[in-house]
Amino acid sequence: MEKQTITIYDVAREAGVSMATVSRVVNGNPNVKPATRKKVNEVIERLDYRPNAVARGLASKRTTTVGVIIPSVSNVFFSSLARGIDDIAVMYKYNIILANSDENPDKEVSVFNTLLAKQVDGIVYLGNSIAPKLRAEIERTSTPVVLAGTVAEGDAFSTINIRYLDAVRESTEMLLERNKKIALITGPSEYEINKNHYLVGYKEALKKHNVKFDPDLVIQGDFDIDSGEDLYGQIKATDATAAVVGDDVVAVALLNALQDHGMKVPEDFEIITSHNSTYCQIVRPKLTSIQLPLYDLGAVAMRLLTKIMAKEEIEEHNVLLPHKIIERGSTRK
Amino acid sequence: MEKQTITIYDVAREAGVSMATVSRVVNGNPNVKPATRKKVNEVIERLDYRPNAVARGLASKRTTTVGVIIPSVSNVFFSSLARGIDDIAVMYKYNIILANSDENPDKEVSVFNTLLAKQVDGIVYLGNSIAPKLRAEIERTSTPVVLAGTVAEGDAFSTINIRYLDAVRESTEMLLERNKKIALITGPSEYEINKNHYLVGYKEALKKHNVKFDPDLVIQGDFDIDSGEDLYGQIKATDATAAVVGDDVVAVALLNALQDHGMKVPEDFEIITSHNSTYCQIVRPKLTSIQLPLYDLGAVAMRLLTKIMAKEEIEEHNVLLPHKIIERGSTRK
DNA sequence: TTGAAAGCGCTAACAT
DNA sequence: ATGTTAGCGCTTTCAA
Repeated sequence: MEKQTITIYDVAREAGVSMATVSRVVNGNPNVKPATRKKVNEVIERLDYRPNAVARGLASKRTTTVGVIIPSVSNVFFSSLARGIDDIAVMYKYNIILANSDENPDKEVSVFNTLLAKQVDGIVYLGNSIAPKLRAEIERTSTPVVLAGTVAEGDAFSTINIRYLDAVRESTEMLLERNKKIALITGPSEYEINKNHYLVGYKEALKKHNVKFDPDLVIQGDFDIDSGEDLYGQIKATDATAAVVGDDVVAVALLNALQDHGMKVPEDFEIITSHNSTYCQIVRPKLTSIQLPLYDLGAVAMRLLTKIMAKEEIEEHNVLLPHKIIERGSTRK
Repeated sequence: MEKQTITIYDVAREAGVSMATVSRVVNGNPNVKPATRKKVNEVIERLDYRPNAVARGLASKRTTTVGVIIPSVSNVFFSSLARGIDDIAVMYKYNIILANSDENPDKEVSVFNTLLAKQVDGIVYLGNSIAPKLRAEIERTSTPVVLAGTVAEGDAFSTINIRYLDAVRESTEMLLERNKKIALITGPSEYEINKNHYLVGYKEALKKHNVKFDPDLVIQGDFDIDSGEDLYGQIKATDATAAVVGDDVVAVALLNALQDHGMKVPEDFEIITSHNSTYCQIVRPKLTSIQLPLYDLGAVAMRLLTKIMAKEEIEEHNVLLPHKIIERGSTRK
């Protein structure tokens, strides 16, 4: 036989008060006589009463849950963000519904709508960029949405980011001190972050140092841990002696390929990568990297969302967090 | 002004039918005349009606949401499991509430209870072991719980695991072919997995090969990426020429320390690690590793949970998945 | 300080 | 095949 669920009504009856009073006690409403509060709490304890959050959500139109759309939880880059989000969420008594999108626009729209159906109080979106389809959905809803680590043109959204462009410019300049031919290795050029941040930051650095831009040095595509040989070949075809790389795994692939071919890093070739993941510290030499405050990106995004949900005044809807460049063994001093 | 929410009642009125009929259409109940169904669907489309999952949850006592308790999302080991869980969950129309526990027993109990308050239909627990406090809570509730990748004594739970003991025995035996003194490096001995699986598997292998067990070769503790020197020192104090390591990051730390001290891997020292994470492929030499089917562990756990939630007959509550040993450069052939 | 009562938006008998 | 109706367990006016 199913265990009978204890409701607020049971507590009210046992305590000899009304449901309203029990509700007040449970919700910490101060307008309850201490004696009454004590009595009610005793009954709650005795009956082991637990408020039903679903009923509460229906009645109050607040679920104290927020949705998180993430490319994939198993991607360390985004899961660090997710951890920051959850920690702040818990701090403000929210729970997180996690939905993987694989950066597939249709899936994104689909999970976005199921999150709305579940009546989440807000949504944090994580991803490299925001597809037009999802953009339209977001603009159509009144549920607050914050984008974290996502480059989105225009001012229509609340976003948390770092100045990727500056970070890349600084990295490139650092390499320009000792190198003339510097490769830029990023993901596909369709992404705004690659097109409007990495490439532009790279070009700005060259310009500042009066180095002519050479399109052959820009290597964009879908690379992974097995792309080492491919990249080595492309690098070899130019005479690049250094590279700024947009992804740690790709940087590691390149590093290993260079070393397999007898090249010394950083003596013969310097590398600066972008995400400062554990990978950077595991390989030899350790990789110099741009440091994104991933956890903070998530934490600040969630904090901003709590403010929007509470209808507080927001001073700045597009937050930019500071970044650093961590110098390690893959660059010369 | 707030946008007026469209309810099932609005649709019913506009379509000239009752709420019940709309509900049937929305839920795919076959007892609706095709013409009626069409009419209702048109109105749903026109009004852009979206069923409120919270109301539905309250009325039906099913939320189509499951809770996932995870040590930390940002830990690749567990986030791979989480990905497997979510994929199967989506397949069965469930959503996931993700809660980080940091393997802190009090936090675990706390999140467990908030998940119950949110009326999740089931819970998947991830963690190295299960603390008595949580164990008690789980036994007290009627909400189904499945443990994935968690070693728990007794038959009280539904669990998905691999045969750690066998995997460690096989690894040790592989090393015994070429080595007499093999170190075992794991986390703290309090954890059941270290005490009852790693250590036992290790001992079984020794026994089988008539090698006397030497307690000095068992190195247990809280190691991380910076423990390399410490481990090197301990290894050096014995004359071990090989090691079975319980964690990839620790294996990498050891590998780097050995090489920093001029030792050659695998010529002077062999290593087998345990989680076959990307780390294994990133370092040089690549690490030979036990391969746990992490994604599958999560997927199978969620599949089992769906069966329990649907009150289907379960043939086996303690599933053991197959493992492999992937041979790479840190072991000799 | 407390209580009564009307919903929140939906499902699920039960009738028809 | 469709409609009626009584909840699901709680919050939230409004009154007292």
